[in-house]
Amino acid sequence: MVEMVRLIGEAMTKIDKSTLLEHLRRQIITMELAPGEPLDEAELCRQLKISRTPLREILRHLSGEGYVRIMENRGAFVAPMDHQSMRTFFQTAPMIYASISRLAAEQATSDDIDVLAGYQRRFKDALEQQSIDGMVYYNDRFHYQIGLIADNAYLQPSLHRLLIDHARIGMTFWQGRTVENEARIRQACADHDRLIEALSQNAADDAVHITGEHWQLSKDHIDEFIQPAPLNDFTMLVAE
Amino acid sequence: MVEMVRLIGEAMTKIDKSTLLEHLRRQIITMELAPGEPLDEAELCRQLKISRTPLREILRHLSGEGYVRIMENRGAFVAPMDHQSMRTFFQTAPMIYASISRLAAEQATSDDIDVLAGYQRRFKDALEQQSIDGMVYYNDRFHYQIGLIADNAYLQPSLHRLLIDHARIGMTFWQGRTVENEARIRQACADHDRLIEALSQNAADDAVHITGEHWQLSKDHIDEFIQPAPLNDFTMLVAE
DNA sequence: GAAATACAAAATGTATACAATTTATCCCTG
DNA sequence: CAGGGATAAATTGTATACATTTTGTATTTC
Repeated sequence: MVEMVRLIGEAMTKIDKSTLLEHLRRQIITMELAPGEPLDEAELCRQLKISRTPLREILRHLSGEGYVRIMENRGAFVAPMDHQSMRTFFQTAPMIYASISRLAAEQATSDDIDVLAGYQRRFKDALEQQSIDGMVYYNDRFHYQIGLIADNAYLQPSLHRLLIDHARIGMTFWQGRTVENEARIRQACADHDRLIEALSQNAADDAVHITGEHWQLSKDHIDEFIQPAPLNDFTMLVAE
Repeated sequence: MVEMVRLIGEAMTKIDKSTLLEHLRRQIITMELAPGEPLDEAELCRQLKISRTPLREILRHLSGEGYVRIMENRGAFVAPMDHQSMRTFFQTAPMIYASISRLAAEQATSDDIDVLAGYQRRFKDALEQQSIDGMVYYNDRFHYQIGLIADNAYLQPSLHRLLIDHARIGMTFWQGRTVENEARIRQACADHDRLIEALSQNAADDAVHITGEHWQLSKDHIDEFIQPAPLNDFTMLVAE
């Protein structure tokens, strides 16, 4: 991240358009750019050192991918996160994740696995350095890559939109510094290794199963964080 | 369609951008613009009577929706239909269609049903007039509207991509002039009526079931058309 | 005559000026 | 001083000129 900010912030000649796209995607999923935040064309032009025409095309591209929302005559905003989308997120994610994992397991080649393992390595690096930003980003890339391996053009757009909001909803997953949370993060990391193993052996059922556990780990954390646990004195009244 | 072509082809003042988008979407799903066909910017500018800047934004918008593919420095093309996408289409469509129908049934309000019934009416008009173009278009709008009713931002992009290719793969469904095919089309139309009824009563299981039958009707036709039936003298050897 | 290179034409990408729309400010009215 | 409306500022949308890249063609070379 740091190196990219530097690249973009300082005097550099000709930054590729796909690099700028990736830069903005990363800022959005890590919430460096907050949900709903307006994206001023003039300001972004200065920051990215491009003129308005290509910037507007970039924003429209991101809009097509679900990172950004554009309103006619009112400009672009970071895709918002409302209550409705939270509800449908939990409804949809398990099904799509499971389908993608199954397809990925059926399709995976050793080259695919190499790329995936590369993201997992960078994820572990970020974990080591306690870089929350890096963990969020490479965790996203890891799961995005599984989508690419699945090679299903119809499911990918849904997966991509889920991953955008999963990164943002689950932001606190990586931030918590409690012992309990540390253990959860290590578990998530171990899940990735198990998933790589299952995919490399084309073990579809295993991959789906691991994905289910991985989802549950994430969901438990989010549930806990979003809906605080009921009061203790009340729960204790409930019979075991 | 005719009226829109006229609107766009002749001297008219200020056509709304969303109208142009819809015009191009319709041309693509009805294969008036063939899969893979290059979309020349200069020519489209003349036809739509806008300059290159807004045209390019329209093309990028359509790219985000999956109607168009854009290659850097090589321009825009109508989204191609390759063998790989056909395979994954049959893999994916039943699941997404069923999920969307269930959600739509759970969510549908009477206003939603009114809009849906409006598309079905126009679909029947097109059927009456034997307008293949109209049938393809309003059938697409009908199913698209069910997606809107389902109100799930994560599933919609997948549904939309499926509908683009379903319209194109199934183009022959509406064209065939055999008695057998006439019956199939009437069946599809009747399915729509049953689906409207189920949705209006929030009968989720019914909606899913009808959707399954509707899909099978379409699939049978496509199977028949794409993979010609095996030779008779061979199938007759197979034991019942 | 086939392949390769150089040049010309055409198409796409970008910057900028101008138009239309939205948003903010100020003043007026009650 | 609150509300409304007119004007000014800011922002987004569009057209066009120019830069860059690709593609086609013709000439050269073997």
